[in-house]
Amino acid sequence: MATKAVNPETQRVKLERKERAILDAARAVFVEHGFDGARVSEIARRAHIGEGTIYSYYESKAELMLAVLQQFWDGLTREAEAVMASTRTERFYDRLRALAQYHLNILIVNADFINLSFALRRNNSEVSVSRDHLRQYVAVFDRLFLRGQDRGELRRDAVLWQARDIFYGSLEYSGRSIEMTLDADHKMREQEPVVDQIVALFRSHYGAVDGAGGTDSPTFDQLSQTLDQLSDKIDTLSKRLS
Amino acid sequence: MATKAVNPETQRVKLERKERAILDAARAVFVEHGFDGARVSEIARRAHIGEGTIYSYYESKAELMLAVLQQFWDGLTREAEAVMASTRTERFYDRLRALAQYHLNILIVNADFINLSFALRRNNSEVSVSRDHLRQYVAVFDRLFLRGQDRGELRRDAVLWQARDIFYGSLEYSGRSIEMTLDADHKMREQEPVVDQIVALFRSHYGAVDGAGGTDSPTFDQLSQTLDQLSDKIDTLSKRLS
DNA sequence: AAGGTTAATTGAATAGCATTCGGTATTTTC
DNA sequence: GAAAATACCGAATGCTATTCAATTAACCTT
Repeated sequence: MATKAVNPETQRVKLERKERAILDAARAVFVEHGFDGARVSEIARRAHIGEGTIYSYYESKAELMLAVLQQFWDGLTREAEAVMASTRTERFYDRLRALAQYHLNILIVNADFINLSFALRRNNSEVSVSRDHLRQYVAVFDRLFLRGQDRGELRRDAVLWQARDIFYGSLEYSGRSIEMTLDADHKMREQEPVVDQIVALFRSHYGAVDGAGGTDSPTFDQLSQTLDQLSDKIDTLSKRLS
Repeated sequence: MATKAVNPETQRVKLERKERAILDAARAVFVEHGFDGARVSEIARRAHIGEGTIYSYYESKAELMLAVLQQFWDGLTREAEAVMASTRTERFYDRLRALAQYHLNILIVNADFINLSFALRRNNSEVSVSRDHLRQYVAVFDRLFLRGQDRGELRRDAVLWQARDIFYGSLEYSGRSIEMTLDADHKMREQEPVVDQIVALFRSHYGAVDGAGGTDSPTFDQLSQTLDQLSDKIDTLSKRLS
């Protein structure tokens, strides 16, 4: 009687709790030892579960890690959006700074997870899931950027995906550099100049030119720039010919 | 008599040849299957050598791959330097473009190796070697940048390591994007805008401001000089076309 | 150049691991 | 309440990197 209606509920809850236990144990072990270093037996032990049981929840060790990573990236996306929402001003550069600060900090604090994400890419062909989640995460930047263009704070002719590559690429590389170079104590200090730098870069490279219209004779700087660009074009031309 | 003097020579040569055979086989197998997918037995087979013999040349599979990677990065550094040396003009931006073009192409064509380099980082603690070789490689950029500052083409207050992070970071991220998004046929085409972008970025963000202060004297001379060079280039081009 | 010494080579044996599988316990269904 | 279905287990499997005892080649001395 009650069994029919109630047990399925408790059972589902039980399964979910068990799945969470596996996921939690897996996260801990993967972070601690990396993908190859992690023993499935240890995950099972920490989750208070038989070794074989894991395989009734996940196809393989790789898929288990994929699940762990999904959780991680989803969390990041949610947090990044929260950071955007809670930024005081609506100015593009303020929000960009907040996002850069957040992202760089994540890169350093959760370097393990970032590395793990890339580690899976080599070993396994089922990249798609991980790729989608990364896409979701960078979409936060995309929205910010498009909004900046709408508000007239960014040049209209700026290309979104190029800006995205520069933003995340620079931060990622910087994060690695910081991590490699400095000891744990100094990590926090060195983040600031990097963030300043990237914001300044966006200002100078993508910032809308306020003095719109054919104002001050653009002659010298602009002429020389035009010349350089011309020269570049000719170079590529001649290279193509040879 | 001859044995004493000649045999040691032939022996050393023999060992070197064998080591190279192992290295070549290893490179092929690692690129083909990745680190974890590569079978030591297959490497041994392809090198026409017993399985155990590998371990008298290299401590472990990981160290063998490290050796392969060293070779790879050394080659890259040499090539990058050659590219710098063979660039027609001495202008900073021309060389930067050449280096960016070269690096981005490498990132895409040899994505396997790039990935392998990072793969080792997780599995093994002996990161140091790989790190040093990467450092050597990016030093090519460092020299170029400092020279650009000396020549007055870059702002004096530009920070080297920040510029380096932006350069390599953006390119790396772009490389990954290109690789993920496009099929093999289109890879070459999409490189151009990325390179253009990064050069333009350096120009606008790090470029020395000529017109600043009372020194507008370089502008006129330099401009006319650039014009002359341009005219020369166009001449050679048109000659080649006819 | 013969014999003794050292170094190089080998592939079968070892040990460690992810994954599978036959059987057992638990839940669901009727 | 029993039969059917489902979840669970951990020992057995199969696949690897690595080691090692035995074998072969190189080298040196006289």
